[in-house]
Amino acid sequence: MDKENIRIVFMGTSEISSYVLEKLISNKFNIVGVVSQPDKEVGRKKIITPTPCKLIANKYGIPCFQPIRIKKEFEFIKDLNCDIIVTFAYGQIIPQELLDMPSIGSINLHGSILPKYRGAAPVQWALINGEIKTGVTLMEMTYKMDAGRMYAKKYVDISVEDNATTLFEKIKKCASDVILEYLPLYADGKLKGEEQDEAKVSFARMIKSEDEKLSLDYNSSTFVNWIRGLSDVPGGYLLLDNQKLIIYKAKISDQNFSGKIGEIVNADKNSLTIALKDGCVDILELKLQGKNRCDYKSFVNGHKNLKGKILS
RNA sequence: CGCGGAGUAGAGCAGUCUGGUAGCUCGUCGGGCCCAUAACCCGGAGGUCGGUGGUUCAAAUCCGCCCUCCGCAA
Repeated sequence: MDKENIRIVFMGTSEISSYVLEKLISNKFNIVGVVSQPDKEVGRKKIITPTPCKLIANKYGIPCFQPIRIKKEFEFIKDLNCDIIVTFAYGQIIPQELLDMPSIGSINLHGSILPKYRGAAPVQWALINGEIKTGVTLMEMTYKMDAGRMYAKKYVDISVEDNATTLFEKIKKCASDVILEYLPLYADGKLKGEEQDEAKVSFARMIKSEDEKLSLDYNSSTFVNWIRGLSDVPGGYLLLDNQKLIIYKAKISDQNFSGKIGEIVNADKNSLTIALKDGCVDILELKLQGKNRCDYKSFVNGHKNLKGKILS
């Protein structure tokens, strides 16, 4: 089947979904409709901000639907007479009746190599758990989250320099490669797929606001991995003199100062180092509540008497 | 008008309460020392103190309004 003749509905919300959406459009796939989360109030000023996917839909004149509850509000998709629904980071559970609507089927791009890391935050959890590779899985959508047959997988390497921002960049490029390559094959029924091994399933739950408070009980590598998984947004933090100190970038220290857990054991032009139970961590980029993000040298420069303070 | 913090040299900060010549550290530039250096020493450049109106002999500082950034709440 020529891809121009396949009627596709794309469901997505975030920036990474919008990247994939635009790739599909520029590669001549026939997107007949976009479904995205409702526009939300953003920031202190509560400015109503359109989702990135909506912006792409508008740019290309594709109708965009933003139901508050897709579970109850999806009849409009019938009128689109679509053949395939493609979802990527949409953000709502899609009812079975809607999944069954397209003539060919409904598929999802997921930011991990399934069956590992089913759920809302696979990219973050891969970093937090210190994985050295992850990837994208193209799969059948079922009502049970991320549990359907797997049609294609593509791996990406995770470097020690990666954080959530950079890994999302890799994942979105990988996801667009996967969908551009496999969508035509799927449409022609050439992908037989593979069941997920339920014994190997793991979950990547949503990151909660409590998770942003870094724990001093972590060992140094876990501590650094949490920072990688939380950066650049929302960022993990500790408290310094009861003020939020967001840490964007850190690494396991080469040096081994002795000190109490959470103590700033060095603060000079060479490093800003805190002690943990199994070693030390150098803080590289940070932001104090009310201030701007800066590197550790600038921070140390303007804040005297840091050494010996205890972070909590 | 949701609550709070902040805006001073390229960067991070002090000075504001108590008005009186613009300050610290880092960076940068020049010089010196050294086998050498991101180390050390000497010197220089760089700021209409977020904007605007007011009070005053005099405003970074006190008062009014506005803009921007950040944390919280949503």
